[in-house]
Amino acid sequence: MPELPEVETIKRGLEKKIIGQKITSVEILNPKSFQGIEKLILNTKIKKVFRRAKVLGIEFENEYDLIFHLKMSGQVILVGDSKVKENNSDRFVGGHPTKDMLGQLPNRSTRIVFTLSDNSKLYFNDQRKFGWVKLIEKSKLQENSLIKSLGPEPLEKEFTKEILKNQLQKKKNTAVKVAILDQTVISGVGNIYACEACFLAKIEPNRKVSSLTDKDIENLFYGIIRSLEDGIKYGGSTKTHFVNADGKKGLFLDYANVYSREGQPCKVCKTILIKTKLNGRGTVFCTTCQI
DNA sequence: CACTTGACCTGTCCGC
DNA sequence: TGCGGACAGGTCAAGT
Repeated sequence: MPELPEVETIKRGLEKKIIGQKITSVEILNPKSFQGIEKLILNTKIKKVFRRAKVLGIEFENEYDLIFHLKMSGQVILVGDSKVKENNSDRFVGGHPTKDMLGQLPNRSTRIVFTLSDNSKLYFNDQRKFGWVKLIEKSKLQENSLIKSLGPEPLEKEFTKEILKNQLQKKKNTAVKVAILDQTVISGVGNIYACEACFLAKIEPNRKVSSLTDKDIENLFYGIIRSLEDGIKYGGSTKTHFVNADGKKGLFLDYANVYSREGQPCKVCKTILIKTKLNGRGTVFCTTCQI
């Protein structure tokens, strides 16, 4: 699932409710989803919630951080005390577990359950089990192999079109869409927003980076920022799994120009949008607007 | 070295 | 209705 806007949406939802609280217990339902020694953060105050690229982090008042990667199907959902009791009372119907549905937690994709000091529960769900939660020392965060190799954050003020141009120098022979998906070039852009950014920049996703003019790079710069900001504005993209910290779906795909709109007319020129594969990833674009 | 293809998993949807 | 194959917001490792 989650790209930068989805993780940012979860981060904003979580920080309103969990800062200052403590985790009183951790229930690990799928051992592969958790790495580290969970006891190290029990009963320690949560100081802040942060995001780096697609990684969500919870910082504690001691020397540890809990970091989450949601990969394709991860969810982080906070459920308040009263709702927890309600769910537990009708969790089973006729002796069989009810099928996955929002509000029914834990469910069959729940991998970890954190209980907080106000008795709310934080659920880490992950149907495909690609995601993970790691407990690490704060001082080791920057050395984490994923974090260490990340390129600049596109929504930070420091990110400029000159920086984008420099980053793209490393990938001259690569297709534009593949380059902006590369987390060492820019961090946080995933398949949905890469398609959208190419559309906004009017660049055919398969074009080689070396063919881009300065004007193209400027358009790409604004396309990336605009698509990510719109993603956040609409609470993220829900294709199938994504929900925010309150379990609600994101609405961005209702406003997307190309992603998941193959076979439908381009919103600008009415040409039927085409879907292809680039590096194994579904890629939708307009053959008229994007050249 | 740079780029592409599998693997990691589970679930759903589509065609035969 | 059943079965096989393709596909899904990401990242690694291995292969070419």
